[in-house]
Amino acid sequence: MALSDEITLFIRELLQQSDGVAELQRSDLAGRFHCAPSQINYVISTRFAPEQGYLIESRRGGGGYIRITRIQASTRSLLMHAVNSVGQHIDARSAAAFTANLLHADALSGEQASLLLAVTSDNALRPVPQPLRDITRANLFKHVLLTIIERS
Amino acid sequence: MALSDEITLFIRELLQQSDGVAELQRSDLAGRFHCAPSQINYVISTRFAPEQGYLIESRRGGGGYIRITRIQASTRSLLMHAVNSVGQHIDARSAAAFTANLLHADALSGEQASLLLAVTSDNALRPVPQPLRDITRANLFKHVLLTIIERS
DNA sequence: CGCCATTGGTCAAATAAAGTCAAATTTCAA
DNA sequence: TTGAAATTTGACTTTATTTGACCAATGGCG
Repeated sequence: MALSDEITLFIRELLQQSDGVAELQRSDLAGRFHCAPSQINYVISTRFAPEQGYLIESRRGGGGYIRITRIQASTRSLLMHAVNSVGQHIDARSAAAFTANLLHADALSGEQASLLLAVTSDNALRPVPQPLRDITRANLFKHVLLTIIERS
Repeated sequence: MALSDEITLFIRELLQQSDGVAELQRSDLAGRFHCAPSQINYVISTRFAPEQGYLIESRRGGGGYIRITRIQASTRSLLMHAVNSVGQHIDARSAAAFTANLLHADALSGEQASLLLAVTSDNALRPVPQPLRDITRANLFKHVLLTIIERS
């Protein structure tokens, strides 16, 4: 097996153990596998690229690191699914439940969830009488999710 | 974790506990972390700079100190101001203008602005007839901004 | 008033990582 | 077998951190 593949396996293992985030030191890893440090960059750019569903962050200098985060490949589809599951109208309680589920599945950030909750609250939609209110709420819910999908 | 980061954490903690103001003695801190005193200056200038929303004051000589004050006034007050400027109703164009201004002033992130635009669009509020629509829009606009303020 | 001990400030050098890129090498499929 | 693609390596670049030597302000004391 090629060295690149071994390193890939190793990083996968780290990701498994740490629930989707692996933080490593490049020279450390290079030492462990007796290879050039840039080999690590090669592995990352060929196996853990963004288009493969990973987020890469790093810092140089003392205490530097490379952090690889697996981004829920299904985030997009979870959001899509939510959009499609909501019909013409939805009440506040159901919208909140949807939101909580998406947050729990990491398909929404804490802030995104908060904003979605705010927008679909009865408080925010107080001026609109029923049954128009639930129709508007469904509309807003979908619009927000679609905006998030669009930007992801 | 790098020493700079640990010191940063420590200062953050102080800021938390003292509600936004931390007063410290440079050599003291340096002693606590076994580092050169100038390390403290480094941390302050890279992590607590004015452009990051902090005010730094200091005094040399006997009883000298360095005081770090968090100033969240700008973003927060910009958003507050926007909330207070919007009346009972607002049309889509005005809401978009407000949003663009806040984005430009860095009081909103790109995503926050996108979501705000989506929520206040005529498209999202299509089910609601005028003049109720503009009233609802104002309500939503404020709710979203207040949610952002609350979380900041 | 003028010294001087006590602080904090500045800056540049040394050190510690990570990034880039292209040449050299290996692997693999036609 | 051979040529393209993948891998491996290393020289050079960029960025971040750490340290230390030297400078500047402040307050107390004689």
